[in-house]
Amino acid sequence: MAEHRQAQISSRKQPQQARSIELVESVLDAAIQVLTAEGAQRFTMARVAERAGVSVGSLYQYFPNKASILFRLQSDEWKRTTDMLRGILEQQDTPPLERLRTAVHAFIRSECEEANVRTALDDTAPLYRGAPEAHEALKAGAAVMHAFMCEALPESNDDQRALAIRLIESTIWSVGESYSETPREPAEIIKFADAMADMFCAYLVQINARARA
Amino acid sequence: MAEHRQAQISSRKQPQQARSIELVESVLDAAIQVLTAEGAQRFTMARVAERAGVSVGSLYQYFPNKASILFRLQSDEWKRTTDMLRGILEQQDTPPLERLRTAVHAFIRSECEEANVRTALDDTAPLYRGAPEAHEALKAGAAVMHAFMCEALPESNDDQRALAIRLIESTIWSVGESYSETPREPAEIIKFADAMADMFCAYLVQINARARA
DNA sequence: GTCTATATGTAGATAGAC
DNA sequence: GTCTATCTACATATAGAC
Repeated sequence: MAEHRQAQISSRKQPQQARSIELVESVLDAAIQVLTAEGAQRFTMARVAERAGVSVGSLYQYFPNKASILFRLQSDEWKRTTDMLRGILEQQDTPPLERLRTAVHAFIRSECEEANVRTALDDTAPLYRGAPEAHEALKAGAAVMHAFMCEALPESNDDQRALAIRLIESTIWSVGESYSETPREPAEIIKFADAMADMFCAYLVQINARARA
Repeated sequence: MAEHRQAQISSRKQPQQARSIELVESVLDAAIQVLTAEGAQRFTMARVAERAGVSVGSLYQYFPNKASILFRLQSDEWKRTTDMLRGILEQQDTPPLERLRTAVHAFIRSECEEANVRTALDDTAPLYRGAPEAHEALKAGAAVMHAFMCEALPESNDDQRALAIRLIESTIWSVGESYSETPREPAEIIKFADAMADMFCAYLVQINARARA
C-alpha cells in the first residue's frame, strides 16, 4: 500500500559527446557534495544545479527527476563495492574463510570512511525503493557470493547455500550500514569487523561439520 | 555535517484528562493509518488531523511538530519489542541458546507481520535521528542483552561480552529491518530466522570454546 | 480547547526566450 | 543546448475567532 506512482529513475539519455559527459560528471559530483554538506532533507535540484554551475533546466535534460540522480549515485556505489568484494572473494589461492574475513574488514572500513555521504544517501532510499532498476543492480553481488559459497560450503546443497548467502549478505550490508551511522575509532572498527568475521566463520564451519555428519 | 537544527521531538504536554488522552490516542492511531496507507512521503500533519477527526490546530497542541508524532510511534514500538525480547530472554529455566533462538524467531516474525508500517516508519528515521531522546530509548534493550550474555558467555570478560552484544543486537535489528522490507512467506521466515539463530549460536559456542582453552 | 483560515516557505518541474 | 522565470502544489506552523 505504501508505494504509489513510480517514476522513471533511469537516466534520460546516455550522453555521447565529451561536453555532455563532463556535465553529467559534474552534476554527480555536485550531488555528492550537496548530500554530504546538507543532508538528504536539503538535497534539492536547485542546490545541485547551483553547485554544479549549471541551471535547473540543464539538469532536467539529463535526469528526469531528483530520484534518478540519487539512484545513479547509489548504483555507482553498489558497483564499486561489489567490485571490491569480488576482487577479494575470488582470490582462490587464499583459504575461503580468510578471504571472507578480509572482505568483511574492507567493507566495514569503507562504509565508515564515507559515513556522511552514505548515511545521507541511505536516507533517500525510499525515493527509489521498489524500482525494477534497483533489483537489477543487486544481482551482480549475489553471483559473486554464490561462487564463493560453493567453495566455502563444498558439501552443502544449493538450498543451504542460498540461505547462507542471503543471511551473510544481508548481515554485511545492513549491519554495515547501521554501524557506520555513528562515528567510530579505527581500532573499534577493526574489533567489530573481526567479531563479525568470527561469527560468519563459526557459522560456516558449523554448517560444514553438520554436512559431514 | 548532515544534521542541522534539531527540533524538540518530545510531546508538548502530558495529557492528564480523559478527553486529552483519548485525543492523543486517536492521533497516534490515525498516524499509523496514514503511514500504512500512504507511506512516509505522504505523511503530513493535515492528513493525520483529517483521519483523527481533529483540526491541525489541535494536533499542534499535543505534538510540536511532525517528527514528534513519528518519534512517539517509533519509541512505543521499541518499547513493545524490547518488552517482548525481555520476556523471552529472561526465562532462566530454558537454556540460553534456546532462548536466543526463540527470541530471534519472535522478532523476525513480528517485523514481517507489520512490515508496511515499519518500513514506512523506518523511512522517517532521518527526521529524528541523532536526537538525545532516541539514544535514551535504546538503553533499555542493551540492559536486557547484557544480563542475557552474562549467562550465555559465563567465561568471557566484559569487553568480549560487550562486543558480542553490539554485534548480535545490531544484526537482529538491522537485518530484521531490511528483511521485512519485502513480503515473505511464513515458511521462508522460519527458515531465515533459524539460519540467523544458527549463526548466533555457532558464534557463542565458539567464544565459549575459546575461553575455556 | 478547538476550530478555520492563512502566512510563509519551499519543493519539483516546465515553458519559452536566447 | 542552456538559461531565466515561473507555475503549481503542498508542507509546516501560527493567529485569531469562537
